[in-house]
Amino acid sequence: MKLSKRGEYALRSLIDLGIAAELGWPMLQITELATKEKLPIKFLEQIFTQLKAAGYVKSRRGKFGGYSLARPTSRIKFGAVIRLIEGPLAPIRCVSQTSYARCSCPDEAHCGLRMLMFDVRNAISTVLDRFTLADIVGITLRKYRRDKVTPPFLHRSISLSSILSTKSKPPSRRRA
Amino acid sequence: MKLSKRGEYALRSLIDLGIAAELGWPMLQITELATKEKLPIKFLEQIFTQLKAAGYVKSRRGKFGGYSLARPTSRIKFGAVIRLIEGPLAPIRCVSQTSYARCSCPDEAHCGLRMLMFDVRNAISTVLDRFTLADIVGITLRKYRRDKVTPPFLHRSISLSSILSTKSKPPSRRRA
DNA sequence: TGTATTTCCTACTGAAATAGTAGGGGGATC
DNA sequence: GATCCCCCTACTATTTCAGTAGGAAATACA
Repeated sequence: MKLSKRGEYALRSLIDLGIAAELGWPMLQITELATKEKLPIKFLEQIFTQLKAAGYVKSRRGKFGGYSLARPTSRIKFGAVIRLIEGPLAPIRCVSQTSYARCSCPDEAHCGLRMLMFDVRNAISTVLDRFTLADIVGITLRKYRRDKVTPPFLHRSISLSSILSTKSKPPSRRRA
Repeated sequence: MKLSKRGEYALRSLIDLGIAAELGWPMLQITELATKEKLPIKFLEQIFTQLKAAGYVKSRRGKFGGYSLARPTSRIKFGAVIRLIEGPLAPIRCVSQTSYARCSCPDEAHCGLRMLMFDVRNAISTVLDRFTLADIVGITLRKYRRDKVTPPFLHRSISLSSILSTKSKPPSRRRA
């Protein structure tokens, strides 16, 4: 029932990207993401090529390049991202909706384990296939505002007041 | 979110043991279990030493020995068994109730990923910490009876009628 | 045109987990 | 004493995990 580091990093980064976008800063660099969350840069790079290939993010190369979300946050479901990175949600393949495979037991219709795991799969899916990136970004931002905390990875460039007021544009992309 | 073979075999075997016990046949041999479910014998042996050490089954050695459940089926929860074999239910340690560990993110209280995984953990736990072996055994037996199917691993020694009538004693342990 | 920056692409690697095998010890039963 | 079956230790092949390493190609700017 474990989430791999690869999956963890992917989700963390997408959430960060979502938060940044919501605050009017749609593009972030791998290095920024990696520094903020203390992740290995080269590993994150690999993960992003996968996310890009699957159409979750788009990129711009060269100076002042970076990654941004390729779709609205409300259309990115966690279930789909996790399936991409980790494979099926189901604990065993014979209860997977998206990639069913027969298992070893002789009689699926009367398999107790299968009944149990069917419920587990549905329980997981109920959470992960319902929540979108928009949901989590929204909740996180509300929490930040309520507790008057600055989203960490924006420290260097956005003032506290600009975050606490609703959705002000950050300064131009070119740094001081 | 995967269940390992080790976990799968453990659960299958416990369920079989529960069904057999419910039908008045409390003790089964590794070889019987392995044959029925087509599992590697030596591997199953290892799994049972673990189950025994944790107090889920007890054993008798020598001829006509075998394994039987060490507690009533109603007091064996799937969550606990899976935690034994696979480790914590939670996808990431920072949302585990039974073996919490801090994760890399700087601010747990505002971590979006953590909120999401917290829900996933609870969803899984709601299923696995609620259902007992008795539940699954009961459901399975009702299905067997309704569909008039003989529980597979009892073919060789119990007649259909003895199963369909409520809880008749099987013949003495000594085979023909 | 040249330099710095950043994504893109391929290949490699050390460590751990997974799914078993192999071989024999020793108690129980007949 | 033969057989059956649990018990125990050690070993192994394969795959997955979690990265490293090194450079090519694109972009911005001077």
